[in-house]
Amino acid sequence: MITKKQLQLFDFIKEYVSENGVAPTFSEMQDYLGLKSKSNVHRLVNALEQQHMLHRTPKMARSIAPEGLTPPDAANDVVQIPLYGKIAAGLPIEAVANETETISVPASMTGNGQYYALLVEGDSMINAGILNGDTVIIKRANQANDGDIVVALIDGYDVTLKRLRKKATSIALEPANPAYETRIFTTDRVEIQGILAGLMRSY
Amino acid sequence: MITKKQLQLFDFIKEYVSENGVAPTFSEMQDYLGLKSKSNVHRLVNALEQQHMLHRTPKMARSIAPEGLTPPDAANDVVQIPLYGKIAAGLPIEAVANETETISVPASMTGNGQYYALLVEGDSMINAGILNGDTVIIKRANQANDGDIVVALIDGYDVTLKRLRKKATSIALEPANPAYETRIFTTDRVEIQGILAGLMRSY
DNA sequence: TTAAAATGAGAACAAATAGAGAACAAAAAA
DNA sequence: TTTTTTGTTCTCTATTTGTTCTCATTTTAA
Repeated sequence: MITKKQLQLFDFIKEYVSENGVAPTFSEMQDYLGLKSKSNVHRLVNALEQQHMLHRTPKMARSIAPEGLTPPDAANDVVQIPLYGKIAAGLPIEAVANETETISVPASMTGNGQYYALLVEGDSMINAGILNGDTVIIKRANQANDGDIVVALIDGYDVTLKRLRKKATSIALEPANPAYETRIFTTDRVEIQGILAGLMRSY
Repeated sequence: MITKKQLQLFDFIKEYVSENGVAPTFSEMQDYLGLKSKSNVHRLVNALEQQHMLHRTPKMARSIAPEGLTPPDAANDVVQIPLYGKIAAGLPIEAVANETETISVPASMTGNGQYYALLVEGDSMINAGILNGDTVIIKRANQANDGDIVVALIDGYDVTLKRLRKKATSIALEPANPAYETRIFTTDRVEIQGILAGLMRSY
């Protein structure tokens, strides 16, 4: 975390750059801080660099560049998608689709199409590396391929995250946990609501 | 359950952070509460941390970050952290720390301190829901608690992601896969380089 | 009211950060 | 080239900040 001295120096650098177009030298920073030595200026600059508050080229005079408040690529690298809550709620996704809560996910997890997020409840997919409490990123879709992990709505009521196994006239929803059983339904009872596209977990 | 004092301190911290950009020191909190000793400030902060009202880095000055408040130095809800490559490379993290590649992660996965990302190679942690190809978010740390999943450097050479088991005079690194064996080392051979803080996966 | 929990004071200690000074290296200027 | 500026690194010291005790006091809950 940033210290008071670091913040003081950072503010000075930002102001200096916007006034002079170039960054201050180490002795100018030393003077600003009222010091009689440059050694701690060096430490402070290194600390700021490690925290990505600025970057610089070693040994090059006046090479400090304060990081913009919002890195230009960071905003583009992220998308906001709705978070529809837990996946065991027993309601179709549409039923809760008017919720306004959203989360940020890295753009690399998404692509074309519509995405939403769900909180995983339970351990039925544990052997697929999907744990209780994980946030899964789902791509909205009505169809899926055999073997995909999908959000499925059963009988218009029960929502579940399972691996899809297509049979001739039926659909099997296969958990990734030997403690749970594969459930087999006739095709008309199961509606695909999305395909697993990503997963996020916080410890 | 939160107490009156805890809430009073929490509100002060929030206000201080939004005004000054950095968190208050323990003695500043002591002054605010009108105390003549810091000991109870420490207890209050610990209590707030245990209730996930805030988090902080031990022994680091001004490292308190109230939960649900935008960190002053971070963009809205995303942070850029360096991606140091695969975790089976056989080199200490520092050895590749000059790489410039970064990825965006939701700010909710990070907090105070420094974070970096690694790509998981192998299936040794499969029963912890960590699969080959996953991206793990690691908080830089030199110590960890028993049971934490950590990035450990063995003999200054071998980097691995395992669950930490502290023994009296040794350290056990425990995989989450019965096909792998727990390895036990003397304390001086193992250096903790970070604690698992998050995970991201794309399908 | 009594017991438990929370708070306050004080002190000693540990750790991180900061400051001074100096010697040196690298880059830029003369 | 030489000179000057700027940046780097080191040791030592000082200051700030955080941690951990014990014991007393107050508040809260049963």
